[in-house]
Amino acid sequence: MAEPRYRRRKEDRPREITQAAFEAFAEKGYAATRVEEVAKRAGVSKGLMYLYFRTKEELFKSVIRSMVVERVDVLIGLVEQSDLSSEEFLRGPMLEFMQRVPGSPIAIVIRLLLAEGARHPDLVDFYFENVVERGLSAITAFIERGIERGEFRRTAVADVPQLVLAPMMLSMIWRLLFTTRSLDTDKLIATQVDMLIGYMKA
Amino acid sequence: MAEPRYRRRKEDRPREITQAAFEAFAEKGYAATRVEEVAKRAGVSKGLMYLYFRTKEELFKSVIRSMVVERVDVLIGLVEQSDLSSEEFLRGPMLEFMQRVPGSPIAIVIRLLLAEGARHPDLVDFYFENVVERGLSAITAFIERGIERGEFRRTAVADVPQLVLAPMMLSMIWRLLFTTRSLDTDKLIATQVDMLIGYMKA
DNA sequence: ATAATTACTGACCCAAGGGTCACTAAGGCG
DNA sequence: CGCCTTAGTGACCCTTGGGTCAGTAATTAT
Repeated sequence: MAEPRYRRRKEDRPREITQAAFEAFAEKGYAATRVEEVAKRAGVSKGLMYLYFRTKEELFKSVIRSMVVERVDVLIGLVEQSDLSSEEFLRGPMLEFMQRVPGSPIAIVIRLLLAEGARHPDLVDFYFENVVERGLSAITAFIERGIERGEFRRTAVADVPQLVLAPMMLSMIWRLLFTTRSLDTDKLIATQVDMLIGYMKA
Repeated sequence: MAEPRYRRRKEDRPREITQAAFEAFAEKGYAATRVEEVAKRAGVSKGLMYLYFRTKEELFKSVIRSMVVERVDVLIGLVEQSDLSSEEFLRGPMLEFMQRVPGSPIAIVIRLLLAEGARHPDLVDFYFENVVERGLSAITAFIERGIERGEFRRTAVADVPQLVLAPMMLSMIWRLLFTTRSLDTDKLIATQVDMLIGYMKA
């Protein structure tokens, strides 16, 4: 018996701490979250935090990075693999993807970035290059493919692919701010898709 | 000579302090802004701050409130006074309004609310009731008027007027986060207007 | 003038919380 | 089984910054 007071788990600690930090930051924001609070959530002493992360800021960066990695790859994969028509793709997988994002951790990352981003320009750059830029490229590629196939005509949407995502962004913000006030985000996004197809269709 | 060390200006102080606080919060965010820093900007001692605002939090609330008052009234006024056709109105005053917002202080208020809103639910409520709700009502009223006049057909846009504002929101977020990365926000918003008209036109 | 009032100052207080470090004990090795 | 390395602890240090308050001087009343 006599369980050991702790286990040495060098491998898992960073991920566990980062995960705990994400949850804490999500609830209280960066500034209002205490390092000790994160330690408690991770089942770890405060001192250990500083063994794996030099400062609270480093911990923050780790959180953002960890949340970013795969998400966009999903979208890119969807576009590349699909053998649907452009319209079917927009109304199917693309719509579903956009409807899922506002409730996902991505929304929280956006909030953290908005709140703290001004003082972490390198982080913002990282996020931009790995998420925004790649995501928008995927959408542009999709639209261009539609044009080449003769399914779409050439419109300004190809120049501002952000237009496709705008209602998704608004939904994210809405949910983050006005949790109590209802908004049919699915309908919002679906209507945009409807409009886009009507607008772009050859 | 012998200018007095200070003037007593009971009337102007609150506004001056609130303005200084807005600028400071805009630059550094709420948590990272020191009360003394705001005092310095307002040309006032730290002690005086607490004569006009009981806590830093009260100061924050005052900032949000002061930025909110008139803005929406502009939009409402535009809708009510205009004698243009619905399409002309969308392409004219409405478009111009939406293109101006992303560079205005409203954007900064949104960031502050996003960052700190979770811990100030009463503020979020205040903002929602005085800005969001009234703004959306104005847009809904505009669309309904268009339908009555026979200029628009009835579409889902009447149920989710947020759709009109979505690209404006995205532009705000983009500018706040990615100041260095360019985005033609005017084109983004104008294209949405174009799409909306095509979609709603009777 | 002088007194009374109060807007305003700035030195100070003190809790909070980021970061440190001397020590402890888990686990691997000969 | 004892020794060594190092993951892990938690009490402590010290700066930061929100908030206070005794005193000061600008203004108003008398």
